[in-house]
Amino acid sequence: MDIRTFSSLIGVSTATVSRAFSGRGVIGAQTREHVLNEARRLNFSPNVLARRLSMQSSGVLGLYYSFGDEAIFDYYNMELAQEVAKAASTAGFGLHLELAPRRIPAPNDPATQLATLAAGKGLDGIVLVSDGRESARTLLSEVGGTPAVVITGESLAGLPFQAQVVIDFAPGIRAAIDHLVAVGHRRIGYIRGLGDGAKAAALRSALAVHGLVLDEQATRSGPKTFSDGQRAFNELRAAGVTAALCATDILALGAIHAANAAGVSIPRDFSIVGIDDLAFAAHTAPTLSSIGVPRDALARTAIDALVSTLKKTDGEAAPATHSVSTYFIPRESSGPLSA
Amino acid sequence: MDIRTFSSLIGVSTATVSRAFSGRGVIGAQTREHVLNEARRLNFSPNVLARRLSMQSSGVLGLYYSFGDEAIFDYYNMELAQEVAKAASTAGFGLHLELAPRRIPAPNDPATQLATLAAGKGLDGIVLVSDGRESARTLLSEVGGTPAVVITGESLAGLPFQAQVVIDFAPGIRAAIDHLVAVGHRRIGYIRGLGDGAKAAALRSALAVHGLVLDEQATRSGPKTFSDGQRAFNELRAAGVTAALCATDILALGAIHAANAAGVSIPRDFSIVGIDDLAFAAHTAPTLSSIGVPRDALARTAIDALVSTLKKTDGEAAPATHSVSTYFIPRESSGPLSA
DNA sequence: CTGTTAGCGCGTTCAC
DNA sequence: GTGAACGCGCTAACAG
Repeated sequence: MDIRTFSSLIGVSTATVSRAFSGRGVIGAQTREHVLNEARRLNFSPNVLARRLSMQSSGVLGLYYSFGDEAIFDYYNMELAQEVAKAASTAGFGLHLELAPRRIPAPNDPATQLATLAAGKGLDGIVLVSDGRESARTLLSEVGGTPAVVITGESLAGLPFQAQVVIDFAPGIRAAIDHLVAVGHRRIGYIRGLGDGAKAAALRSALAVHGLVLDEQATRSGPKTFSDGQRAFNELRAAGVTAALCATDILALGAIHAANAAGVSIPRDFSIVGIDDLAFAAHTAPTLSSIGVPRDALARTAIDALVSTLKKTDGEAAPATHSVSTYFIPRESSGPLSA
Repeated sequence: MDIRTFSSLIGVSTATVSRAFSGRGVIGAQTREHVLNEARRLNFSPNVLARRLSMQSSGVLGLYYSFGDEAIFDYYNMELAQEVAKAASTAGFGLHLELAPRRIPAPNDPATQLATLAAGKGLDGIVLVSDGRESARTLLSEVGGTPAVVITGESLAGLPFQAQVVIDFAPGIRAAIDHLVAVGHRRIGYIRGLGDGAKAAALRSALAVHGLVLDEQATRSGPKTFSDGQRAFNELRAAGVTAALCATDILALGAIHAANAAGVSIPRDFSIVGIDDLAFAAHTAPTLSSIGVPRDALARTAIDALVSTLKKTDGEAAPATHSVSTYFIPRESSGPLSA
């Protein structure tokens, strides 16, 4: 049943039916009610595809990750995706999630799904979660003119996005280090993640406040899996470190696991602090001290920025920069060394 | 730039351009190359929205969860969603994920996003993850005529879907119980989840094999969060049980946490087995014995079933039932009681 | 193998 | 406040 047959069936014009469903334009309240009721009765619903073509808008936002070729979609990104979906839904948009590994852009051949969709106006806007300037640049170039906002750990100023939401790790890391130092740690290590330049920098400054430095010996690359965290922990431990900040909770959980396996008691013999405050962090054994970011606010900020861009009549406004702060959540995995 | 101006610009017809991009129809190899090259040069890409309207197909599959009013999107469903997205992508489809809590179907007013999309042909097909017959029935009624396959723990035969993929928990649970009994457990408890009828039934039969029963005292309702698992563990422990199967790994992690807090050593004093084999299961302390399901195969089966339905020319075939089996993965959290 | 043409179903100016 | 007609950009028959 299309709008034409339906409208003639109930004796009004297609325009009236359209107005009744869209809420746009002017229409008598009773007319509207009538149309809607008849629609239910005759089981008519407007064709989404036709509406989209006519409106030149898909009502769908895309969520993408810039993480290289492999689909690194870990717990953190899943939890973030959830919040983004919520925010998009609240704003009246659907969400297209690209979870599958991006195909290697075969020379000359079917570009990535993202590129096809973006270039073909299949997406109204894009939220891009970046793990570094270069990968972000690449992905942004793929999306061409589609409005994009990027969620990032470090300012990406200069890249072609409509807005960026920068996660400010400094406050959380600062608080974590203050805490570790306060309970007596002096040799504090770091397990690195992917695209964590801002985290490392924040760590250095936080340490500097206490006259401490982060040397090479105290730094190990995760970079991402549980197992990476395990290995890195053992290396750090061997290096004489007594506490470690981990770039992600995943790495931290791996580190805790390695500690347990090695008979190292956390936090009596070693303190561990993660970053992300994933849902499971409060339920590991011991529970994981972590640096959290308000993912709901982060997602809302990104979506709001994107949607407001969409509303502006092509107003080539300068890219906006928003910032969300992090905070330290002390749990059992960090504390004083046992004397 | 639309296909018409582009085609005249390069001196071919719109049909030729369409053929070059879609791969459908017949077209000379060199013509095709030429068109594609010119498209790159002139920066033309076909409009996705117009293509969809014309094809009467969105190229998008929907993934939905039947979990009541609340958005219960836990780690299990996230990991599953990832596999479904991969499978969909492989099959050439995009995925529309509904992560946000479903709005209460306001009487008479904008139905759920799902209903609107489905009724308006905005989705080619739907994968529905069910947690029970009633909720599945409700959701299926919302999607009307859109082809649907459901992923479920128990057969939903009789409901209006194109195919169902039933997760068979029996083999995994059977193996887990055999294992627990073999190492000496006799009082085995169960921490229930949501919509876990099939799991409970499988547990009963597995116990029956050994002449054991699952009594009320040994059964506690989670039903879902880490904290639920903690509470339930303490109750079971008080009831004199020495081992427990948990309906999900989340519950199991909560139980382990409670055990650690209570100074109960796992598995020396108590054995715990989860279900789902989430990514973190191998990294808890102690590592979590669990019953796993091959999520990749599960997702592939569901998508394949859905896609093959779509291809059939409306062939009202009888709903197919597929089944994927589970298996037991013993880890540290289960073993003999210390003498 | 390529061009022509008629839809796909809805939004939205305009007149009334 | 409501109806008629054109346009959104592409695909698929059909003709050549």
